[in-house]
Amino acid sequence: MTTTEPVEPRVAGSSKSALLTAARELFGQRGFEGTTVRDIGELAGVDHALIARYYGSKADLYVAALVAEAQGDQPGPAYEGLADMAQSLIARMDARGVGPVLQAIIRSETSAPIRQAAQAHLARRLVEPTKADMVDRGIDEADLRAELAVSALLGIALGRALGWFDHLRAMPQEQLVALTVELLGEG
Amino acid sequence: MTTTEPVEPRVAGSSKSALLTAARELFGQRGFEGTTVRDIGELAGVDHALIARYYGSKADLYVAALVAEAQGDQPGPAYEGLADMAQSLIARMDARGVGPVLQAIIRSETSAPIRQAAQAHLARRLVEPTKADMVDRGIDEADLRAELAVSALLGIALGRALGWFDHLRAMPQEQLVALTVELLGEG
DNA sequence: AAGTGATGTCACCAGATGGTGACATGTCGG
DNA sequence: CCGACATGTCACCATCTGGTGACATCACTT
Repeated sequence: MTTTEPVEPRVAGSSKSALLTAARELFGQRGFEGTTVRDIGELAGVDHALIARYYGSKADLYVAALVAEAQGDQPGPAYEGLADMAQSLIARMDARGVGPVLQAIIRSETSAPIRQAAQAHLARRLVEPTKADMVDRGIDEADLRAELAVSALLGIALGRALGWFDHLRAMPQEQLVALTVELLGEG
Repeated sequence: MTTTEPVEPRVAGSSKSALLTAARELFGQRGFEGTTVRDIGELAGVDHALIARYYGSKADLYVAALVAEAQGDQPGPAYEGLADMAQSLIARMDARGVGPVLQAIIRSETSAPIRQAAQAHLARRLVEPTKADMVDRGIDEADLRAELAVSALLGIALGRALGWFDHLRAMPQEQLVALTVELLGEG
């Protein structure tokens, strides 16, 4: 008797969404170039050829992952001050890693449209609220200072997620948030 | 008559150093995976096969580029406070781009030994002086705060070099340094 | 039950990539 | 001059990668 593989029932869209989930994870961990379509297919338990069928190309799948990531943010439309933003960002990266959005702005090989989409996302989600908050508090040159503060925050979050320094990586989340808020100005 | 290529005189070590120079530039701009040995060879005006001969492999050439970059810092053994550090770092990245060291810590695909070497370099060159400065000024938990401040500074520098935000990229160097020092605490 | 469209599997391709080795050519000491 | 070694050139290889298309198999409507 031949050992027959158990036949997976075919559910509409399940492979497509499995691919998207796997793509978000792998692109978020390894970036675009560092991830192969075969890796994604394997993690999703699906043949890599389906990526072309469902998403057109690897690049299109990355865009889809980017959009999915951005939409996941929608519920909480804005952060309440720097502390909240730092808390959310760090908690999220502790849980899910760097993510496709930050990978896109970190890597120079990312194609221009993808990088621009990611940059626009960051500008809207992080810089805008920060700037608005600064304007409210009557701070001068809020444009520049907001971008600077967000960049600094991203540096801290990236440094932790990528393990740049020992203490930074090992620090408990609450302490990191507290020190970050203290460093970047009390929100 | 056949058009003969002008024959390049063969100078000992010239190709080897040309490869290293090209490698520092390209690795620093595009990272390890984003750079091919053929790119390096072309920029150096040299056959890519010589990389294997002189450096063993592409990875070994990256290490050599890392070492060369680190040694280039030696002259000025340490920075005088945060302002000096920020000034030097930003000026350097404005002139030469991200560089192999930061590329190594940004990319997850970088092999462990390379990343560790780059991290050690940063710890010694940036974190240590910052920490010492903080200790001198009687600041508590200098370990954590120094790593945090350096990460924030790297975020700002990376954000500028990689063009994350419009104002950040366009800002004159002096103003950026001034605002950075103001944000991260006066050195 | 049959047929049709969606879904999945598989072999394959073309290009790029890092690396290797044979061979050619220049350089320098004797 | 000439032989030995350094340096350079070239063709080639194995592997990986994204992508394509033919074909098989399942689900669902009629």
